[in-house]
Amino acid sequence: MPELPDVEVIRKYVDKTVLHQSINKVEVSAKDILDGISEKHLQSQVKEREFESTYRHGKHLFAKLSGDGWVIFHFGMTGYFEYFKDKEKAPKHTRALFSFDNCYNLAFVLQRKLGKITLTKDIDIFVKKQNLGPDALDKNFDLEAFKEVMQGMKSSVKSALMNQGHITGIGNIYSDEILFQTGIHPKVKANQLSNRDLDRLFKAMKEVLETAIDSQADPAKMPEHYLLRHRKKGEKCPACSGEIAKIRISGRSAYFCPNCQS
DNA sequence: ACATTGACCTGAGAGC
DNA sequence: TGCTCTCAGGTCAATG
Repeated sequence: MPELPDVEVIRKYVDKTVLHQSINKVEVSAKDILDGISEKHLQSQVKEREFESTYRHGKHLFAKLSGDGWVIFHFGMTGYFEYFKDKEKAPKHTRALFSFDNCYNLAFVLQRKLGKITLTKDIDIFVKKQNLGPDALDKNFDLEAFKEVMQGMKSSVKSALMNQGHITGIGNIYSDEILFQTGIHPKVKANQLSNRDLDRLFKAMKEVLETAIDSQADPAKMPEHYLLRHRKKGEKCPACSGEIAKIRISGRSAYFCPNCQS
């Protein structure tokens, strides 16, 4: 789930549920999801504070605490939030639970424990420390910057799009979608793309991510011509009705249409 | 320095 | 039904 569009949808969910409510406590049931902080420290930082606002950089979600600092959430491959009242009804795989004075709770749910919670005083410092590139939807990340990044990479274009150190936010699903919409084969080397390809790739990157957000990151709500709705081996390509193929690139499954993407 | 692989977790779904 | 095997939207350390 949690690539850039999914995290943006989660961010909006947080905005309309838990902002400006006093945090009663946080309980962490899987300590290994805490990244470099102790449960005690997290507790002391959030107790009797509020989440004031949110910010997203790539796949990371930042929740600003009243007073000072940010709580950072990373959702791994399976993470999401659920806001609910009855504590007995906490979702399975709840790894951390924030309780608020209004008797509601926010569950940080991870089936696989690949997500993280940590703290930072400053987003820029965190982004730098993690070696994260610019957010894929950042207005300042323009065509020129995009071309420079892609021309400097010898890996496949799919791996290049997923490399968080150069562009942050795109994962396995959306890299496939962006390449499908551009008609580029995922194994083509990034630094061998033509100028025209790069123009189209950049445009598709922004469009696909924005469209996905507008669709609440729900494939069923996305345009019919999106690969996401047919991302399965043997399914029919929405453009040419040929068969969707599956190959392995850098250890990940890549779905594409051999006919449309050459 | 860069790119690719394996390990990390847990469960769902496929195949027998 | 039950067992085993493979795979899953991410990242990091180790390897080439």
